[in-house]
Amino acid sequence: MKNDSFAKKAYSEIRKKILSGQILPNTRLKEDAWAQKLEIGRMSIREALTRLLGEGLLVEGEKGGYFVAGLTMEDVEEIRSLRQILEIGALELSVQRINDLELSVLDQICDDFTNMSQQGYLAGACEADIKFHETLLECSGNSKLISIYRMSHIPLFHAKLGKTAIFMDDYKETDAEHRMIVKAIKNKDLNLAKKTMIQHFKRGSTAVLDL
Amino acid sequence: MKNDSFAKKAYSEIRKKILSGQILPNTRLKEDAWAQKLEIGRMSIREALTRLLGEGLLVEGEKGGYFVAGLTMEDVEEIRSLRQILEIGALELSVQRINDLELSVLDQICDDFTNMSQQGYLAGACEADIKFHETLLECSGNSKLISIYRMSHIPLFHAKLGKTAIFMDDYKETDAEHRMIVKAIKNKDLNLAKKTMIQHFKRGSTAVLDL
DNA sequence: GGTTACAAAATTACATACAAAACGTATACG
DNA sequence: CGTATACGTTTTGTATGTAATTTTGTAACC
Repeated sequence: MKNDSFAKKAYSEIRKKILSGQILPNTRLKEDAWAQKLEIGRMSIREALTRLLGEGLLVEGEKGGYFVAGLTMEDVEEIRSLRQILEIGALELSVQRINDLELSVLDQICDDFTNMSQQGYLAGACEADIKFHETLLECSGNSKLISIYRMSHIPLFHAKLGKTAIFMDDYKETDAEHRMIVKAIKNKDLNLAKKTMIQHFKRGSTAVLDL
Repeated sequence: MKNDSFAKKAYSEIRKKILSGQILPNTRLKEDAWAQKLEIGRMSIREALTRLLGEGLLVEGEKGGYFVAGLTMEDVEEIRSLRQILEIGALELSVQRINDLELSVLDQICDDFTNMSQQGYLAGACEADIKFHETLLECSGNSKLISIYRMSHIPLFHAKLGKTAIFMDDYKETDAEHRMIVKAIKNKDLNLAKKTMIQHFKRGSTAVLDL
């Protein structure tokens, strides 16, 4: 962690800040400013930014310069649709190979979600929600699927959703659906799992429309 | 296209060469060598390489340096599985919104495939195959889905498959399946389209195993 | 013959320097 | 008053230099 190159440190630092919403979408990232901020040379910053450009977390301005990628309404809807495809796909793989350990992890996340949302820890519950879906992806055993999921700006999507109060309006249904999905996987009831997941996304969809 | 920066030109040049298989997987890309080759400074090359690193087309060596990402057998199987998820998902979206123009494009690609494979143009037929699947993705109308598809090393996957003679062993079945899928979409018969697509992938799977 | 030690070459990581382009602003002019 | 333009500032794009690291070649040694 310490013997990383400057460029890598800058890369992970800036990346973290973007994904955690500390740098807002469409913000311009100036090489020199960050160089001074992180006390390293401009070229290392440039390298970090170029790499993030490749990842799609940044975009280039018309006349040069790097900007944090933002999500339009269209993007949000497309990502929702994509998430559904990926997560349903993951379900199909998961029911065939999931083990008890993984199931208990999912159960634990459901419990965490319940506890935090009941106690009003909104951000915490949101994190648990994200973790639930990511864990489900991991249970598919397909590492490409996971990395695709991560590269789909889905983190940005969550960051955007997480900021909406709507998210918690129906946390009880969210909770119930999560548990229903886990139960269906336990019983190898693929159809029920898929049906519940689709319903889960459908609700999310209407919530997004209210943004 | 002409007034792009040197770094961008290097980026697209190297990218093209990797995707078209002109640079083999696991090859080390040396800054200086490329700088001389393209007659531009090392920093521009470095920028291009860093961006490709972000895209996942390159990976870093343990002790620095950039290498063309290779595909292990495991990768190939994971990508196949991922492709199936993405393309089945695309089918669901496509049947609902596809128009006559798009259908005729698909028909044309099927014809191209038939002609080229009958005349022994192996590489051409392979290209048509790739185009068929990409076009199908595009018909989903979800641009994120398409970019995900492109970012999944699926081009590398094709490059690897394209090199195998096996690919053409059963081109008649491939052709028939393509046409069946288009027909099913035309009739809004989602189930048939999915079933055929799954079968299509299943065949591909056994072919890969023989590599 | 094979292994180790060590020097030489190659390569990368980073900083600096400078040119070019974009941006902002004040001033001249209609 | 508005617009154009000239000029200084900011920011990016590219090249080059240098130190540190890695790789390679080679010769001595067991």
